[in-house]
Amino acid sequence: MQPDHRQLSASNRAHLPQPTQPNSFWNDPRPSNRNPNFVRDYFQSSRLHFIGSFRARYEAMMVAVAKRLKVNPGSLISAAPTSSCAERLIVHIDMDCFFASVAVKRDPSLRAKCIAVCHGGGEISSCSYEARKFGVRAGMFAKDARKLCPNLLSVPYHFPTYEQISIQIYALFHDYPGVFVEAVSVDEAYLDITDTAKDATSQAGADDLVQSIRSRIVRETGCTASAGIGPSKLIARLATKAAKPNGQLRVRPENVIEYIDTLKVSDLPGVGWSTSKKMTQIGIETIPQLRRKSLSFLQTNFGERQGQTLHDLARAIDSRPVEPLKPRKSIGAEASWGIRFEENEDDKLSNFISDMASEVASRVESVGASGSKVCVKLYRRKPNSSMLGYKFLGHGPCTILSRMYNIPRPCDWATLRKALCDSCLRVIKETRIRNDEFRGLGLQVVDLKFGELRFDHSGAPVKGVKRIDSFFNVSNRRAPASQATHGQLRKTSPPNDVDTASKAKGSSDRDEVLLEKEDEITPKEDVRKQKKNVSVNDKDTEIEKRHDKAQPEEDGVEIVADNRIPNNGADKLPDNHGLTSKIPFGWDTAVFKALPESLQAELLQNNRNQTTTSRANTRRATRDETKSAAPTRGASKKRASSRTRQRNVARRPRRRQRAQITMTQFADIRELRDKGNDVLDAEEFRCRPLKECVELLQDLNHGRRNSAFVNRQRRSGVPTEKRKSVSFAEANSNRLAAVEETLEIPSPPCMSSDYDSDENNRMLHVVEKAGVEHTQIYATEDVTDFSDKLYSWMRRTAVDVKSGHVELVRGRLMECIRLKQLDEVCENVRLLHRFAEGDGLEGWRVGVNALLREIGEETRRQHGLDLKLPPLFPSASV
DNA sequence: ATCCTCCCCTAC
DNA sequence: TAAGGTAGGGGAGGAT
Ligand SMILES: Nc1ccn([C@H]2C[C@H](O)[C@@H](COP(=O)(O)OP(=O)(O)OP(=O)(O)O)O2)c(=O)n1
Ligand SMILES: [Mg+2]
Ligand SMILES: [Mg+2]
Repeated sequence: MQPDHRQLSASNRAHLPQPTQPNSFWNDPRPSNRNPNFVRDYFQSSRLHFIGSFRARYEAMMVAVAKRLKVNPGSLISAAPTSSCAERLIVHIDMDCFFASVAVKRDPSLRAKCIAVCHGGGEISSCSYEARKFGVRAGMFAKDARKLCPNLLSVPYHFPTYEQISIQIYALFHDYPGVFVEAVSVDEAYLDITDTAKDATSQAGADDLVQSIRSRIVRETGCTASAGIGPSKLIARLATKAAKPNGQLRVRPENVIEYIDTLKVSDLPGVGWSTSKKMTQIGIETIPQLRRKSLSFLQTNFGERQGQTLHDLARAIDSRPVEPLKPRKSIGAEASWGIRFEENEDDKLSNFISDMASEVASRVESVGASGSKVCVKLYRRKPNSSMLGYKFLGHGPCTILSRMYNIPRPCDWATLRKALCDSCLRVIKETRIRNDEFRGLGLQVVDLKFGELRFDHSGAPVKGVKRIDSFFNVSNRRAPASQATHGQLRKTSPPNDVDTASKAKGSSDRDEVLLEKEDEITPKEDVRKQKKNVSVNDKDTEIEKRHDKAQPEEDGVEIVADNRIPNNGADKLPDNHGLTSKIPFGWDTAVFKALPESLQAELLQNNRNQTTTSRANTRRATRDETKSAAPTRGASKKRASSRTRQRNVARRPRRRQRAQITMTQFADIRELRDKGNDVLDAEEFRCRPLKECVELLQDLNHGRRNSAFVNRQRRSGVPTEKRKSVSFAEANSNRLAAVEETLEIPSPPCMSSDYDSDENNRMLHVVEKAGVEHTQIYATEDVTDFSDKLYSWMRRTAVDVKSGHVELVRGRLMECIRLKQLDEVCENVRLLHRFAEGDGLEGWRVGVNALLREIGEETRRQHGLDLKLPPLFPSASV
C-alpha cells in the first residue's frame, strides 16, 4: 500500500533543515525559498493540481491505449454521431463526494461520520453527506466548517487512490459497446447511450443500463456514483444533482420544462457566484423568471453569447454533443501558494522560475505540441497585505497581471524553457516587482499546434513521427484529410538547425527575452507574421477564494491603489473647497453630502459641463504611460536591435480605459464600507469617473447594484452583427459542417500504408517517458493493471462499435437512396470516412468496402446514377 | 469590421 | 499548520 501522503511529504523534505521549534511557521520548510524542490513538492500535494491536470493524464492514457490498439484515436474516440437523432439519451454520471468516499473505502470506520478531506485545517475539497447536513461545503476552511459541525473529522488526501478509481470507472465506461464517453473530470463523465439503449437487440433500457453501470462502479471501486439521464447534457447534469447521493434520475423529454422550472438560475451550469448575484439584482431567481426575459434583454445585460446561452438554457435547449477529448488550446502551470522570496534571494527566485518553465516545457513536449505565444501571469502582493510573513503561506490580497509574448515555432524543450524564463524575467523587470512582493507565477504556452517537431531527450529529432493532431482530426481538422496525414511530415524542417542556433545564440545573455533573438532563430516567413506586441495592463484584480456560488471568502482584503507606480498624489483630487448648494435631480442627497467637498465640487462641475469623460481617468492614463511604461522599457533593453526596440515602442498600446466594475469588485467595496473603512480610497473609486463613483455609492447605500453594473448600452442601441450570436444548436451544426466539409469524398484517406508501428512504438515510448514526469506522482502499480484492462476492454469495444457503425450507417444510406437524397448519401459516406480513418481493424475495412460497393450498386439500380464511391481501403481484400 | 490582448468568470 | 491548478468561453476596448 501507498504510504500516507504526509509521510511522503515528510520524507521529501527530510534533508531540509528541521525546525528548531516544532510547529513554528518561522521555520516552516515549505515555502519556495526554503525548499529547493518546491515546485515538485507543491504540485505533489496540491489537490487542485491533481484535479486540474486530470484531463491531460486522461488524454495521454487514451492516446497510449489507442496506440496499442493500432487505431487512430480520432476514430476510436469519435464524437457521438447522434446529433441528428431526434431524441438523444445522455447520461451524466458523477461519483458521490468522491474524495470523501475514497477515504471511507480506505478506512471503513469513517463510514456515516462527518468527514472532510483537507490538509489539516485547510480548505475542504470534499466532505461526506453527513457533514453537508451541517452546511459544510467544499471550499470552506476546516476551521470554519468545524463551527458548523463540531464533530467534523479532517482526513488527508490520497491522490493515488483517486487516480486508480478514476481509471477504473473510465475503463468501465469504455466497456459498453456503442456508448460514447466524454471525460469531464476525475469523477465525472457524460455518456451518450442513444444507440445502445434504443437498440432493439439490447434488452436493457436506459434506466437499466445506467443502473448496471452504477452497480458495477460500486462493486469494482467500493464507491457510489449518481447519474442523471435526459435528452441533453444540461438535463442529465441537472438530474444528477437531484439524484445524489447514490441515486439516479431520468427526466423524459416531455417533462423537461416542468423539471427545470423547479430550479433556480444558480443551478444552471455556467451561472456562478458573479452571474447569480447579477441575476438577483436584476430580479431573476428562478428559471421561469429567466425565461420571461427577452433575448435582447439578456444579451444587453450578460453579453451577446452568454445572453443567448441563458436564453437557450432557460428553454432546455442544448444540443451540445457528447464529444471526444479535444486538443488543448493551451498548456500551462501556475503556483501561487507558498511563494516567498526575500530581497536577497534573487538566485532562489531564478531557480523557481526556471523550475516552473521546465515544468511547462516538459508538459508541452510530452504531448508533442508547440505554441506560438507564451503568457506570463504574475501575482503581486498588495502593499497593505496582511500576509507578509510565513504564517499561512497563501498569496493574500494580490494584483494579477498577465502579458503575452511571441515565441518561435517550432521550439525544442530547451528553447521553450528559456523563452518562458526570459519572458517572466522581462515582466518582472518591467513592472519592477520586488522579490518580497512576488506571490505567484503562471506560465502558459498558447496557440498550440500538435505534431510539429518532437525531440527525444538527447536532443536528436525523432523522425517520422505522425502528427498527434491526427488523433483529433475528427473534430479539429481544418485542412483536408490528405494534407493532415501526408503533408505534415515532409514539411517538418530539420530540427537541429533550430536547436543549435538557439542554443548558441541564446545562452550568452540571460536577461534578453526571446523576442530579441527571434529574427535569428525563426524562419523568415514566420518572422514576417510575428508581432512584438507587448501591452501593459495594471488593472488590479482582487483574488478571492469563494465557495460554490457563495460569498467571497474574506482574506484580510483591503482594496488599495496599486503602488507599482509611485503615487505622488497625482490621483488625488484637487482640494478645492466648493459649493454644495445644488444637488442635481436623481442624486442621492445623503450620499452626496457624505462626499468630501472637493468631490462634490468636481461632481457639480462635471455635471454642469455634461462631461462624460473622466478627468481622473485621463490623468491616470497619462501617468501610467509615462511613469511606468516608458522608463522601464528603456532600462530593460540590453541587446535589442534599435529596429526591434522601435517597433516594440511603437506598438505598445495606449493605456486602456478603465473597465466596467465587476461584481467581485463591487462586493469588495461594500465589504470595505461595512467594515467602516474609507470607501473613497478604494482603487475602484480613485480611477473611475466621479459620476460613476457616485452611482456606485448610491448602489452601496441601497444595497443594490444597477447603474454602472449593467453593460453599457451599445452605441447604436442595436447589438452589432459582427460576431453573430450562435446558440448551442447552431454552433454544433456549424462545427459538424466544418468538419465534414474538410473531407473529400473522392480521395480516400491514406490508411495502413502510412502506419508504421515501429515509429509509433518509438513515439509512444517518448510520450510515456516524458509523460511519466507528470503522471508518475499519482501512479500505483494498479494503475498499470487498469490501463491494461482498459486496453483489452476497449479493444473488444472498438470492434463492436465499429461493426455497429457499419450497420448504423448502412441503414441511413439505404433510406437515403430510397428517398433519392443523394446529398445525404454523400454526407453519410463522409461519416464513414470519419469512422474509418486510421483504423487498423481488418474486418471493419472489409465491411466498409463492401458497404460502399453495395451503396454504389443500390444507387445505380434504383436511380441509374453512378456515385463514384471508391473503396475506402483499396488494399483490403474482399 | 476584425484581430489581438488582457481580463473576468466558471467548473472540477 | 490554510498545498489558492488548469483550461476554456467570452467580453471590452485598443490596434489594424
Ligand atoms: N472546490 C473543489 C471541488 C471539488 N474538488 C475535488 C474533490 C471532489 O471530491 C472532486 C469531485 O468534485 P465534485 O464536484 O464531483 O464533488 P464531490 O464528488 O466531492 O461531491 P458530489 O457528491 O456533490 O459530487 O473534486 C476539490 O478539490 N475542490
Ligand atoms: Mg462528485
Ligand atoms: Mg464531479
